[in-house]
Amino acid sequence: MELGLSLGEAMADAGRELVLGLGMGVGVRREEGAAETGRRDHEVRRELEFGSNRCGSSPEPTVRLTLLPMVPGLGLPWPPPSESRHLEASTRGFDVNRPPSSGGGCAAEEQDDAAGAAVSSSPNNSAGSFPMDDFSGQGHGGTDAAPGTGGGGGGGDRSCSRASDEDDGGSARKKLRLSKEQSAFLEESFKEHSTLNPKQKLALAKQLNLRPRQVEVWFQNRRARTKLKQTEVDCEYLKRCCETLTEENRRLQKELAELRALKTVQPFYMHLPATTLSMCPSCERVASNSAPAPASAAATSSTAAPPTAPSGGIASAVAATAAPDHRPSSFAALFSSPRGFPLSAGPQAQPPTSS
DNA sequence: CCTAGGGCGGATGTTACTTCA
DNA sequence: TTTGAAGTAACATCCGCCCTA
Repeated sequence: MELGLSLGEAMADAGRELVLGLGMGVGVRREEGAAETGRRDHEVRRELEFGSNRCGSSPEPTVRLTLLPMVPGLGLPWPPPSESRHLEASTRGFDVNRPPSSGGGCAAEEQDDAAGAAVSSSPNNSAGSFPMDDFSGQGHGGTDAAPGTGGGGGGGDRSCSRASDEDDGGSARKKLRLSKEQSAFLEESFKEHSTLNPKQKLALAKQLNLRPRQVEVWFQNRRARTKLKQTEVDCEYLKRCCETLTEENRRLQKELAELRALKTVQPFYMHLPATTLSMCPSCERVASNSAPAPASAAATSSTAAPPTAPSGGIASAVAATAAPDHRPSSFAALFSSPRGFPLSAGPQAQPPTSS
C-alpha cells in the first residue's frame, strides 16, 4: 500500500512529491519540475517561520526579524519598478570589500555592480568589512544590540572591526559576518522575495553596502537552509502520519477479525434489520440508511465505520452502525485538509488520532 | 584558562535549466 | 530548428568563527 501525499501548493513549489509508504518509513522523491521557471516569484509565501511553535527542535528564532533597525532610508529595496533604474544610479556607499579608494575609482565601482560581481567574488575579495556607518551607531563598538551572544562581543560587528585591517591579498578566504542589521534586513527582504531579480539584488546590495554577489549568496544559502529545515519538518510529520495510519490499519484489521468471528458464531446477526452503510465520496464519512442490504452490512461497517466498542456485542455494533460516528476516519482526517499538508501549522497540527 | 567538538553561516564550485541571439 | 553563451537556482561542500562542555 502506498499513499501518494499531495503536499499542497507549497510542496509543489518545492518541486517534490513525497511518497509515504505505510510502515516503511518515508521516502522522498524529488521531481525537479520543468515548469519551475515563472513560479519562483510566487514561492515567497512558503517561507516558514521556524519558531519554537513550529518545531521544537528548530532553534531558529523568529523574533530575529524584530531586530530590524530603524534605519532611515532603509526601505525594502524594491520600490515601484520605475525607481529601480534610478536606484542603480543612486548613491552608493563605498565598496566594503575593497579598500576605500580615492575618488578615481568611481567608474570601476559602478562596473562592479553590474558585471563586476564576478570579479570581486574571488576568495580574496570576500574579506568583507562592513563599516555600516549607515546603521544607527552600531558600527564598531561592543554596543551590540543583540543581548544573546555576550561572548560574541557584537555578532556582526565582528566583521566590521575585522576585515578592513586584515590582509586583502591573503589567499585564505576570509569569513565575514554580516551585521545583525544586515541580516535582519536580508531576512525581511527574504520574507518578501525568496528570490531576487537582478534589480532587487543590486538595490539590496547598495542599501546594505554589500556586493551583489554577497546578497545573492546569502539568498541562496537562506533558501537552502530553509528548505533543509522544511524537509526535516516534513519528514517528522510524515513519520507521524505513518505511525497513525499503521495504528489505524492495525485497529481495523483487528476489528474486522472480530466481526468475522462474530458473524460465524452468531449467524442470527445477519437476520437483523440491515443497515446499509455507504461512504460519502465527498466527505469520506460513513452514512447509513435503512435500505435492505443484507450480508454486506457487516463487512462494510467493519472497514468504513468501526464501532466504538467492537467487543460490545451485537447491540452495540448495530447501534454503532445505525448512528455512525461522523468523526472522519484518521485517514480522511489526515488528508481532508485543503492543503493536504499543514505546512504553515507544523507538526503541532497533528492529525487527530484514531483513539 | 585551555581545548576539542559541534553548529552556524558565508563562500565556492558544479550542475542543470532557461532565455536569447 | 539548432546551437552556444549568459544568467541563475539548486545543491554539495568547504571552512572560518563562535559557543559550550
